Amino acid sequence: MSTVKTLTGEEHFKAVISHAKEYGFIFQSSEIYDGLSAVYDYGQCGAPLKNNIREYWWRAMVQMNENIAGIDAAIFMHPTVWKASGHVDAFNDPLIDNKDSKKRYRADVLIEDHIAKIEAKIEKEVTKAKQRFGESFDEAMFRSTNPRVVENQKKIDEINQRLKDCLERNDLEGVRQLILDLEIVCPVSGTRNWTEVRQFNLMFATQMGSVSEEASTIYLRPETAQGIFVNFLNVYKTGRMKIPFGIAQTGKAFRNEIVARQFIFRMREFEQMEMQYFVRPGTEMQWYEHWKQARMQWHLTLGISSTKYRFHDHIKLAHYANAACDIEFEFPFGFKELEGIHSRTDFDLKSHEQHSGKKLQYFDPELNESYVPYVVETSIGLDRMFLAVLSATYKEETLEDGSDRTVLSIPPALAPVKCAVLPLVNKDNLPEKAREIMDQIKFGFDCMFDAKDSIGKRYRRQDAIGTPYCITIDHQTLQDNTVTIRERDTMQQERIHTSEVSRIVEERVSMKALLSKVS
RNA sequence: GCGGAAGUAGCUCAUUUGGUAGAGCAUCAGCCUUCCAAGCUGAGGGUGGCGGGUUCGAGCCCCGUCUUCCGCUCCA
Repeated sequence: MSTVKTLTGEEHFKAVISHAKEYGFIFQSSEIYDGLSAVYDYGQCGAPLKNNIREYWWRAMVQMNENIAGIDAAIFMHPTVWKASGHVDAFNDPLIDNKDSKKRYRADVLIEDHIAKIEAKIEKEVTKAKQRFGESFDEAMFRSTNPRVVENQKKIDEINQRLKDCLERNDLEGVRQLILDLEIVCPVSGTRNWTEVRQFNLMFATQMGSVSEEASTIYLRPETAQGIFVNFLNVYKTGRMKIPFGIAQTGKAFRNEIVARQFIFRMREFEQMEMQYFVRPGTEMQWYEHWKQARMQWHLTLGISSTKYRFHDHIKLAHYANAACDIEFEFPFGFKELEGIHSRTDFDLKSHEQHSGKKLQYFDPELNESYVPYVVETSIGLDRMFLAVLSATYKEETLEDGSDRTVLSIPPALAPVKCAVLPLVNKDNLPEKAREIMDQIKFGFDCMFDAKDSIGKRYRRQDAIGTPYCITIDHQTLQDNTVTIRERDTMQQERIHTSEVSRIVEERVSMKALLSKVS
């Protein structure tokens, strides 16, 4: 039996990153020019693995669900989309640093925290008064007449007004002045040694229109979901959809992260796989539960240990959600969000109704009425899923004979190469025979031919990129047309007829088996 | 973005008062032939991250810049 080496999280992560480069999974973008921060390219093994993960998702969602339609919306969208979605506001946080503690804060949050302190003072007054007056206490009256409460409330209103004015006018200097005027100190250093307030544009802007004077600013989408919402009516009308139904898509999204790190976990350009499920209002919680379970099932079907996954329910909900959870995955650097499942209410469609003036409603024949559907969203990062697969399947083993091997136990259906074709020795007509077999089977799945170096070394090379099967052509093959087929994880071999290779490999690497378990 | 560490061949690393840049693995060609890495011979591959400065001379000292890694706020 082989034993798997135990690596610390950091060792494991480093090993995965260098393995990803060494075997052509992930390269840093523009590496010959010193790279581009937080942007990565997928190499000759990475691209097929990524495609396979995407295909597994697409087929599990679109092919396996009659009522889910797949689309492919453009990355460029009308600028108003991002006003409607809230990204224009939410993605323009004003930030400020304290020069002494080197801590960074959101400037508006600092001010809001200050307001919260004043509010706490008011509550204290009220509580005290309540105790003093007992039964006869008129809280509303107290709040409107007590001088200290009134004064504090006035302060709060003034601060709120100033903050609102500044944010609306995009007056960053005004925000800074407000922080100085309020004498807000850094909670860590206790000083008022603040930097300028700076704005980080989390959306990438570009120009539409080739003549610069006439060009207008548009954004690369920071999420794919809006491409689904703006097409809700199109798909509903042209696809003859009946609620509940879903719209799915995969695609690139772009965010200027303040801190972009941890390899491909957090990238500026990344790919999402999202499905928005439109349901009758009031039924959203049952569908939320349904998709929570269905999505977890999709993950577990891959065969990666279930202990690597867990749900994390959000306590604090975003403004558009009435329920939300993450599927977290245990990456080498700990449990982190891999997928989100959100009950988004009718926030998005309603907002688009308001901004576009179009009626984004569904006529429900059962109820004989129209309504804005509620939405349950499932959203998974493809690159994160890629990293999950890579880090969960990377293993360094010590074999019985004391030798080492590095193997990626990638689920066969996702593996970049399905089958290697190896002549045992590079002579005696074995390479020719091997080519002949390769030419027969290559139509069904990705194959790789390798005749260089010893057979053991070639097996290790295939293990390193996660090839589930190796077909070896030996002298016996020339006599009876049989070959050995070696399984990656067990390294066990069996002898099969060449005419069966295609069928057997196809059976074992096919996505069908996975799909039958998720639906 | 801020603070700390680092950057030499595809990978892992040497080269210590600053004096012409090396090894192993990997790659390629040939030989050998053997079902689980590490046989033999040969070859290619580096303007030392990049730019500037000090010096007769810089991989090494200084400055800038880029990238990566470790700590802080948002997200998929």
